Amino acid sequence: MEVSDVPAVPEWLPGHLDADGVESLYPPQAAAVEAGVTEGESLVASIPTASGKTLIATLAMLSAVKRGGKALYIVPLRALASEKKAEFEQFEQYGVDVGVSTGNYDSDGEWLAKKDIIVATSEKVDSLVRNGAPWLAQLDCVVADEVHLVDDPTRGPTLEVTLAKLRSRNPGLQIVALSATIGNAGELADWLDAELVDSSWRPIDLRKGVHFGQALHFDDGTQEQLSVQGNEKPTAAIVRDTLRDTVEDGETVEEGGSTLVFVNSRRNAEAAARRLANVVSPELDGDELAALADVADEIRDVSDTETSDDLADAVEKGAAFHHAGLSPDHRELVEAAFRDRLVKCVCATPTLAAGVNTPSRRVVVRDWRRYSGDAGGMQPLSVLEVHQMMGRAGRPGMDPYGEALLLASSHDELDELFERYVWADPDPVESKLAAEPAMRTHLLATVASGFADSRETLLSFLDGTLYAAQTDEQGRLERVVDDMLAYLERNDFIERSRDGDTERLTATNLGHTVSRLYLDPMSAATIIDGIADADDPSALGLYHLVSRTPDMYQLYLRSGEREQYTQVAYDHETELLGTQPSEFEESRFEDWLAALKTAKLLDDWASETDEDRITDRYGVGPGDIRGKVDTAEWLLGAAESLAGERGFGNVQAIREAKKRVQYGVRQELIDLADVRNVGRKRARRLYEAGIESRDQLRNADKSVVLAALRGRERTAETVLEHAGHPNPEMTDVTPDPDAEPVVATDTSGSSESAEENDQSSLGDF
DNA sequence: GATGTAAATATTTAGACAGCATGTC
DNA sequence: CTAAATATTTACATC
Repeated sequence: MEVSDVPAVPEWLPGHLDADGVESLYPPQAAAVEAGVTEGESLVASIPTASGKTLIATLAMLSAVKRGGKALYIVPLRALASEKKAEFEQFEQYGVDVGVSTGNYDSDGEWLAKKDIIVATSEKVDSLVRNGAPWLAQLDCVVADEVHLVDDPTRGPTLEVTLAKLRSRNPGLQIVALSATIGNAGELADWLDAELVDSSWRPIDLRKGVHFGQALHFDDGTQEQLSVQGNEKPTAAIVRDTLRDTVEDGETVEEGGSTLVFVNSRRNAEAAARRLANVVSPELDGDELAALADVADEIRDVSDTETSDDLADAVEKGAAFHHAGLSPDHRELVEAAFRDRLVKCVCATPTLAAGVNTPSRRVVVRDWRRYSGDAGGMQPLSVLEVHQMMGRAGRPGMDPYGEALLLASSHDELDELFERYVWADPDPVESKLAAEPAMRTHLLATVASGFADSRETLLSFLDGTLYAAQTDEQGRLERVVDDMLAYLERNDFIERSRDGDTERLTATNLGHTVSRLYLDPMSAATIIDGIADADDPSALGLYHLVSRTPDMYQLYLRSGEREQYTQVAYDHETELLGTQPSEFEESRFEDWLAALKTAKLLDDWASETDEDRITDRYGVGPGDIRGKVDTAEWLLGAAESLAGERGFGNVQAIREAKKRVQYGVRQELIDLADVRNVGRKRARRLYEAGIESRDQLRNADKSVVLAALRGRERTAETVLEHAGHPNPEMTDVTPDPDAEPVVATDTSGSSESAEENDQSSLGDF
């Protein structure tokens, strides 16, 4: 089908796509159009990665916009939200407005109401529904990207409930659900009353195979010999093989390409990158090495940690690792260098399989089992997960085909891998809505936002979910609902009242607050219990409290740390809030200690401890600090609201603890750090120079400020301007030598990087 | 006694959404 | 109820 034959899309679209080199539709796209996506028909598209899902969504959304409507694009990751926004902004020249809404990057409220296309995470949409964003009523088309995630035990129910709510509020709504290839796409289509496009068609061929011995065995029955040097590992041999040009009759028929290696732990990723760097580097030319050295320098500038150094060392040699312990800057640098074909080999944990688009000539799924605490050992990855990783092979328009390989160490394993992953039918997707944590959260939200006002209406609302469509065990749902309603009532989140014959459910004020704050009710109960009797809680106590909440993911206690933190608990006994579980309650006590470890990390951060000391002390990456700090900030904000709601007298203490994590400063710097452009480092220097508050900064001697900020005029000017100084101008001001910072931190480095390190990398968001 | 290497033993283990109020060089 | 790769320590040989 030609683009010009697609009905109901804007007139300018065929021309625009033509200029992009798109003339005709891929078969699944054509099928979607025939099913009526551009005419408001709902659709479930279960098709492989990179087979043109985005265009299907685009056609649907633009046709809705053309009819004067509004479209919402739901993504699972914040990183994807910005990627999609950038992609849709190409249509702004035709008057299509695009907006984004996620937790940290928000263009909220009124402003979104004017946009034609809005990109948001599923949690954000859920939150908007709860808080009754008026523009939701104007939606005509909702795209749900990566719908197979309804299978996810923690985040799946949110997507499921959100879709159900949007549909029940707006019956004519068009839903376009995009999914990886799954086993039960038909079931999803039935649930959403949608047409179905279920196809395994791909624009570029994907050859799946298994490596065994010295050969690659492919799914088309062919084999390829691999030249192995010495006793090198299979992954090394594959990476080198991928890198070399394929030469036939003295002519290069195919240029060398890059490899993406998936492993099962961060440490493995780093170790593999270190080893493979030595395989890649001999194959690089001078230009490439120079460009890589530049990237390595940028990486070192991001933060002064071991992770940063190790990553830069690998990148210098053309390899890299990628996992969630990296700071967002690190991740982006690695992704960009890999896309630019500068870095030839990236060793990654699953972050890269689900995240932004980073295709590669070859993909190696090195580890197909992963440790799982509750399963008590190594568990095989799901078919879907492995397929998602494999799907990263082959760059559209650049490679003739992609190759994805698993590694076998025995003949039996070779057979098993073919059986389990290469030939395997995709797994079906199953709703996890009946899990208790999901239920207590969504039941409260459903009652609080007025979707249901009784047990009956609640159950009938739940009837519109995928869970109801899938289960034949009717009693289970009712049982969980009753349990969770009892829990919510016990904790004063909902109330039951009699209205004639029927029992009515209403959310209490507290319940409304909890739902609005987007807290797990159990987190709210924990927090309230902890702060209720704490007149003057310490920062550490509050950090521990929010770290114990189910909304904070746990750090892991390493060997010897059990004793260490038991001692810490003893030392700070009086500060810790709530009741301490008995030491004999094995797992509860361990969780409590793990939360204490998290609390200490936050406390260190809020005591101006250096980033590299924290990463070292707690065995975490820079990205983990960011994550913890972020979550703590949110939960303390929630705690502040809850304390206000309950009329507790400790609101101020909570706010201060929040500001301290937020800025990473001690008590005395909060006021200074509140000034824009002043982070933990600058605030400390100003303080040392005798400027101890915002007021003092406003009226400060300019030469003192300039010296404290290490003679950087531009910085000093902006800082003074934001502090409200009457005349921030720095011309002819000379730094006061008495006010210069005494710390001998590297003045040797380039001024650029010194300046970047000056403001902590966690400062801006 | 310093150094190097192999073998035994110990340790560790993926990912990531959200409130609110305002605006980064 | 299930593992495996890497890190660390120890044992031992060599200079």
